Amino acid sequence: MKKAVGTRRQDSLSRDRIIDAAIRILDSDGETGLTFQALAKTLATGAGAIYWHVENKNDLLTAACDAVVARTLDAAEGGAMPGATIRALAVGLFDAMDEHPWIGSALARAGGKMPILRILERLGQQVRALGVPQEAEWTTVSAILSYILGVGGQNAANAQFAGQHGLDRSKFLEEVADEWSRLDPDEFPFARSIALYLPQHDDRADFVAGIDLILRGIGMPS
Amino acid sequence: MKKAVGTRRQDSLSRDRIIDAAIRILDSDGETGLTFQALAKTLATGAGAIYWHVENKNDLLTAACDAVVARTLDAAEGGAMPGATIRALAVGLFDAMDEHPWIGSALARAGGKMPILRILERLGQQVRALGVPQEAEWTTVSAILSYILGVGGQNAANAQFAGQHGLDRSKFLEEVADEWSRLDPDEFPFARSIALYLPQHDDRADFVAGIDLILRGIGMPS
DNA sequence: ACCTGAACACCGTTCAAGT
DNA sequence: ACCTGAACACCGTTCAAGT
Repeated sequence: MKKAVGTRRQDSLSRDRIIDAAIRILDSDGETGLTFQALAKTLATGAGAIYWHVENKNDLLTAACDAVVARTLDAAEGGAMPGATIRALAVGLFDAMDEHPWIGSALARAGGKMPILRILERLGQQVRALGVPQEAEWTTVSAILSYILGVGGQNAANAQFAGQHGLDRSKFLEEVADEWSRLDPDEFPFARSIALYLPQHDDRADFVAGIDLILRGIGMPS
Repeated sequence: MKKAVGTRRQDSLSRDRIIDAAIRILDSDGETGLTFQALAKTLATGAGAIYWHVENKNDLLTAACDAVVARTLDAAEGGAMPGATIRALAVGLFDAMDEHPWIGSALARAGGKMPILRILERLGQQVRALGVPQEAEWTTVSAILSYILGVGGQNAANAQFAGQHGLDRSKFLEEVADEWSRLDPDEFPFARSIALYLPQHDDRADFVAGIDLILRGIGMPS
């Protein structure tokens, strides 16, 4: 039977199909679940075939991260004001990193590569629209970016740890709070006192509060 | 010959000796250089022996990171004002992460463990001394912490990438700037315009500027 | 040009056996 | 209690051979 023109073979490999499969594995099994064997099996191919389309594992991880980041940034609703748009971008990224914790560590390893660059660009355009003086642009943008990456990294570490020990988020926080509350009161007064607050705190709200703190620092009323 | 009382056998293994050796390897050969084989060779012992003193590789990495962080925090000169002390702590950590880039990624993987906790505590005490309202304490401290961790993570990624490609810092930045300046002007106007500034920028000054931004956000004049 | 899958190199971790 | 070092399991990457 003759194939219709333009019909792609369903089973042909491509960079995009590999990246899609990688994302699915990362989402369901976490970072440790993504191996070339598992990926090859999912794609019904040999492990070596993947290397025709992808440089190495880091390249794959960065590409998978970039795909999700690009989608996320596109979906972020821009508010009327630049400040609101920055907040929307940040919150969009937070939610994405919360849903796919592996993004946090992928971003940390991505250096100046695409996913980072994409975020930087979007933030930069808004900071510029905000009317920040030119000398302060880079400082402002990289501060917001670093903050977002820092939160994402911690989030990834927590998710990883919780996953390894079969704890859900709230059990995990209780665990940490419990540990902190047993610290030496003379050496760790702050951590001890904050421990009580930990289990009931709202990560997302705290994250936004941090963004607002930075925006206030550049003179944006919040 | 009888050993003097209190003299420890020079060649006996201990957690501290293992951690010291690990730090030396990490500093000279980077994260990829630290293997249990290499460590065992340095310590003139078997790979398995290390497991008597250390849980696993992640534990070792976290412990090594904590040792350096503890030293760094102790060495940070407290200024007269809490704001100056926060700045000093942050800069101390920046310099440590610059000197030992592996700390950045170790911190990212450390979850709520000791090195993070130690930083949190010191920052927390200063934020408290600053007179930040109680409800804002956690937000403030975790914003500063996340920012520091974000910067450290990026720094580690850059160092890793540069090391892999045999570039020093300035060559690396030129490389990135060159890449960015060739981006599509319609899609990446901000990154392109900032590329010119990149090679001549001062990481450390930018880092401090970010800290000041956050401090200004909580109402601290800088 | 693209795919196959066995083989290689390497590494974290375990464990039976020693002292 | 602490150490030895061989063995195991696993994984990223390569490559000769296929289509």
